[in-house]
Amino acid sequence: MKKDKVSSAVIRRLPRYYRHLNDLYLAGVERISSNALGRSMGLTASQIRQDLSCFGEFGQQGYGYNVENLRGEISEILGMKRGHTAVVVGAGNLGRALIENFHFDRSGVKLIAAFDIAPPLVGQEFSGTAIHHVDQLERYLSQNPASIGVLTVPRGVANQIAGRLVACGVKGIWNFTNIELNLNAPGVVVENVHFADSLLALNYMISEAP
Amino acid sequence: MKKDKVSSAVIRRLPRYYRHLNDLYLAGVERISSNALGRSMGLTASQIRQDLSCFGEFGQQGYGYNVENLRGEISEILGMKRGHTAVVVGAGNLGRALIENFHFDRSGVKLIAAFDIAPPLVGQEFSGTAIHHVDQLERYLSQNPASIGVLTVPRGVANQIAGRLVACGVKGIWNFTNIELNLNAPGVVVENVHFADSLLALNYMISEAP
DNA sequence: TAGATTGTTAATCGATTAACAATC
DNA sequence: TAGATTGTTAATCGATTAACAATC
Repeated sequence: MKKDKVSSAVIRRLPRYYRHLNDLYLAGVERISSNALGRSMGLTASQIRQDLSCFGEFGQQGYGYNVENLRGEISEILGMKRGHTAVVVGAGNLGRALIENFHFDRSGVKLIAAFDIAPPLVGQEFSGTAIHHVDQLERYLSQNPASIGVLTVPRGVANQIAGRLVACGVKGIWNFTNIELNLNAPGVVVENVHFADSLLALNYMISEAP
Repeated sequence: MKKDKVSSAVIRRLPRYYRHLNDLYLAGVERISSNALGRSMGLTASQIRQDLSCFGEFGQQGYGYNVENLRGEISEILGMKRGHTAVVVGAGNLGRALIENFHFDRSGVKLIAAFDIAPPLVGQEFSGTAIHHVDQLERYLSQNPASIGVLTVPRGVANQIAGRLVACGVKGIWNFTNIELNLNAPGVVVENVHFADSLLALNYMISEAP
């Protein structure tokens, strides 16, 4: 039975389901039971069925799940087919790494442009993505709306740029700056990628034993 | 009362505590109550006291916590003072972005070297970190042990390099490749930074409303 | 049909919140 | 001393696991 409010624990597992189902699909697997999927992902079959039941009924008794079909359903749930678009602001090393190496399209997102202030970068193209001057942000986005702003700027200007992105109508900010954004824009979602937090957690885990 | 096994929910909050306490310290704040800290972090005072009680007693009735002292205690807990060292394997855009822009030292980790196979990179130095040829990995690490291997290589060689790092005695792998590593090395911890999973979660959140 | 496996309801487990005696 | 705030115990809430009737 579909749920209204899905817990964040479930949401965080959805991309993993998608990834595993995609791998299975690419490996030519046609169907899989919650039991087998759970074994390969390190989850209980119960949890998988419980998770999926938040969104609908995708399986068949006695058969399991059709891999291609379930992958499709989850990609729908994740909004991969909604034509979301993104702009990268800050084309330094990290921004550039994302532009050149990260496959936005594999997450159903189209990277439409990037912005920076550094003169040597502006006007260039990285892997087919043009770098505009940040001054052009508002003008560009008014013509080419983006749903996601990827924030890879220095921390000093992070909040300012985030505010401008929100004013331009982005629905989500993918925040790679190591600060907690102060947005107060209801309805705009911030997804943080806090490298330092991640490294510190790893630090903790390898330090536990004496 | 100290706890033996600390839940991962608590561990994931520790870096945030550290970050906030550091900000408070830099802002000159001397003491803070669980109530005030909770308000500023969006947590309940109860949760903060419960979390901290896993590790010891750091406060004082009627007073609260000394900011500098608590920051120090948490940095101890997180293993920031254990002299952990790291090597980066893969000095492409992402690896380079980490080498040049990420402050390992602020997490108590010393970046001692980087490795790549590309001839133009090998021999160079990025922000004081020398790039060696991957062939030198074993030799270098036998002389200069590292506790953490930062994995920023193409996914095709990820498992192979991870295996070599483990064989060289690293205790943790900070995995930026978008695959689930297959290590089977008990005691070695993998911390994943899955960009795609993060973006998909954001995708979901901005797609919810129609 | 018999076996397998679903979706869902109930039971359990763990994490968060509330309450409060202890005490600075 | 009176007020504030801790650490901890108890209560609540939510998430995971187990069980099972339904059914392909």
